[in-house]
Amino acid sequence: MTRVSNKVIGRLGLYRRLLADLAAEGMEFVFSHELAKRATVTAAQVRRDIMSIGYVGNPAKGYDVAALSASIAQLLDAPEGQNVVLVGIGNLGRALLAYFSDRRMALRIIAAFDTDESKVNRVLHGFRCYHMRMLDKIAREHSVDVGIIAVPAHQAQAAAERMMETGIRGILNFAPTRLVVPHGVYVEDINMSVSLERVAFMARASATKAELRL
Amino acid sequence: MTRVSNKVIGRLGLYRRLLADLAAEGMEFVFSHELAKRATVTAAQVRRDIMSIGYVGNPAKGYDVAALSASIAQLLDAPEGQNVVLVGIGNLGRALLAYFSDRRMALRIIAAFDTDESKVNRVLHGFRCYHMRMLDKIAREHSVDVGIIAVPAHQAQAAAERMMETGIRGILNFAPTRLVVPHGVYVEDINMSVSLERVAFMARASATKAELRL
DNA sequence: TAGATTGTTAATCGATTAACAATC
DNA sequence: TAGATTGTTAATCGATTAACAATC
Repeated sequence: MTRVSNKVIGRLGLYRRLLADLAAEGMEFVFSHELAKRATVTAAQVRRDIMSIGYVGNPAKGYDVAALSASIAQLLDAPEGQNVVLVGIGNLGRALLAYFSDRRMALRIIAAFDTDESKVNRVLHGFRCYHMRMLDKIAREHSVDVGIIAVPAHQAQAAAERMMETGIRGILNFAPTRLVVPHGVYVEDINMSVSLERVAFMARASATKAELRL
Repeated sequence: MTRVSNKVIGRLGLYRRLLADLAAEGMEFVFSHELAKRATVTAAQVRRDIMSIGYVGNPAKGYDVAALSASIAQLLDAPEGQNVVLVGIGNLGRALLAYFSDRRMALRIIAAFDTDESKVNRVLHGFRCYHMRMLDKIAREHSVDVGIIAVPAHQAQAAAERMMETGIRGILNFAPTRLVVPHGVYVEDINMSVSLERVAFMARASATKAELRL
């Protein structure tokens, strides 16, 4: 396994999407600067990222779109696919189900969970909704190792612990709170309030001609 | 204006939330390591961030919760407040309206917009919904300088351009596409698919004992 | 071949870490 | 005072940038 940081992983995921677009346009080869422009990174960054996964390009043609895409997929995607559960069927949880329903990814959300009886035992955007008490059974049955948390902040830690009990090792956390997890469990936070605040600050800083760091 | 990076701004926003929690618990002073533990950063990082905004602590007591909170607010919040618009009243847009409706922030969403006639001219989660053709008029009336994009990828660039025409300088972009913007406009992307992929990879890497970089 | 791009190596830059003096 | 923490400075680490040789 190549030693690549989570930042590199994110950029590779981005490149793959761009490559898919290029393939759809019928393009067979692409240069690093073309990819860089669409990804808003430097061409050197693109080359370094690609080199880090051991793929090599052709100085005359650039990178083979299909082959590079396959090479990235080999690193990013589990051969057998990976299963995901979502906890929290509120406004955000339902939106996430819709968002992930029409993406063709190697990741499959297999079910959604909530503690609210009125929200469970139905199908939303094609996903079955269960009560939290079913989480352990269903997650183990499907060897789930990724969980999405979309519950209020005060319920997030409990949700994370229920997930980890089932063997989940990766959590995408939308709750505005930091989760306490043991070593070996990876948590990525999406704190939309903090992001919005940051954008607001930078917009203001831009207006007042302060230093911008993009 | 202190020269602080967007990463520092994000962490300061996080500290402020934690400080609000501490204040609610009746705590008057806090040490850097206590704040660090709750924010999942190092104590040195917390001290550096706080120093960067010119606030000073007390070696015996730590940092004054209320005073530090006020100091952060002075940097992050515009004295007159800042107005925000949201474009895209789909599943995600509606969830975002709900998400931001119950936050007490210095940022106010003043309205939501969409090009779909069937989605406009109503009130959702307390926010008025208008057709996109009203964006310019309403955004200018309220001196909006922050926009949230929650439309499909192929409509995102157009939405961004409509926003920038009204004078918006900061965009929080949920569409999985890179926006082309002139210098001086700050864009922050929240690409949930890329985030989920990254979590999935790290979960798998963790399982196979590969290097983790948290 | 000429020219642009690729992969590689060295130099620079920034941020984090460590060590230490100052403070209550 | 003693002890823990703060603010400051120096050292380390990593990542980005720049320069250059290799390739088609």
